[in-house]
Amino acid sequence: MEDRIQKIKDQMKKSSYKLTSQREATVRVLLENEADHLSAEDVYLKIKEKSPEIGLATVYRTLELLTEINIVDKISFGDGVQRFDLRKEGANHFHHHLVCIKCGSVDEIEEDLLPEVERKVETKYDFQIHDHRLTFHGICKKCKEDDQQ
Amino acid sequence: MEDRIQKIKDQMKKSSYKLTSQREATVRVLLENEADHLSAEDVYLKIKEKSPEIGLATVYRTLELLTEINIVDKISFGDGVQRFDLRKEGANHFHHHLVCIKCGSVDEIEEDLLPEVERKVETKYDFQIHDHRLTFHGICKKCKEDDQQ
DNA sequence: CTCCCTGCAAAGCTTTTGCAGCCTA
DNA sequence: TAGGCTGCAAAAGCTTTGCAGGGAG
Repeated sequence: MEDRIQKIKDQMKKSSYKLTSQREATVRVLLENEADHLSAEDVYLKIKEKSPEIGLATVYRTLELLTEINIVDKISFGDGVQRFDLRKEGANHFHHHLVCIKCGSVDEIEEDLLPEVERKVETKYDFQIHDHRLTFHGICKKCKEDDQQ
Repeated sequence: MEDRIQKIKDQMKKSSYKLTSQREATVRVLLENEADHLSAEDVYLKIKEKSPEIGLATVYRTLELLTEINIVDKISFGDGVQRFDLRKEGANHFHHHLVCIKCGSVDEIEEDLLPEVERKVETKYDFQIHDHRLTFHGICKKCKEDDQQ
């Protein structure tokens, strides 16, 4: 935990951003809720529990900044809210998502399923891929089991 | 063109929605701009050229309705605006997108690149896939060529 | 001392909703 | 004539911006 924070701090410093307490608090909330896909407001509320004086605008600005230096990825699941996802340590691609259309849960697939597909796209469509967004919509394991009862 | 409109009309009728002139105008704009990825406002402005009395709210309601009966797919490329894409005739999946991070252009890949990946996800993660969203971010052919000069 | 950063409030956008009137079946 | 549909305007989010104050280097 602490070493991941340290790495992120280093990366921010390298990009010549200051390591303010508000920014560190934001990073901590993201780390503590890595499995979730928090919106800016979610992050704001969680930070507020410990640091009530923080402003929502600062959270937005920090998340934007973290996106810019590739520490988090922005994603939207179509509910009109941007969500922020920590990039996995050492990951060189944005992980995939499974969105359940029944219960709304969002799971992650960290394994990169796309290298072959990407090779194909790069040659066939002459497009140099930097990143991807892959989301499956369907019925999750739990809802499938509930249905069968 | 006319026969595709007819098919869409049939589908709306089948879902017991009325075929008002405003709805037909919306469908026509989508068909005439199939290569683009229009936002609700884009559609609204294009309809207004021919039918100035239409309201923006109606456009939103119509697009929502068309999404519901699977005539269009909603997608967001992260600029905070929902865009609407006609589902290709006979397509049983939502086509993929190539978003250029330099010029902002959005191209489509109609070929379904994911069947193998989906089979893997369904068995390995026990998730029943209904649909997908796949977008690649990178440098398009044109920008790549421009760079090399 | 300078410049970056922050909090607050206001503004900006996109999208949704309430409502009265209209049209059609 | 009942119900769905529409236009307008207002409301409701989410996100960004302006600004003055504050703090770190």
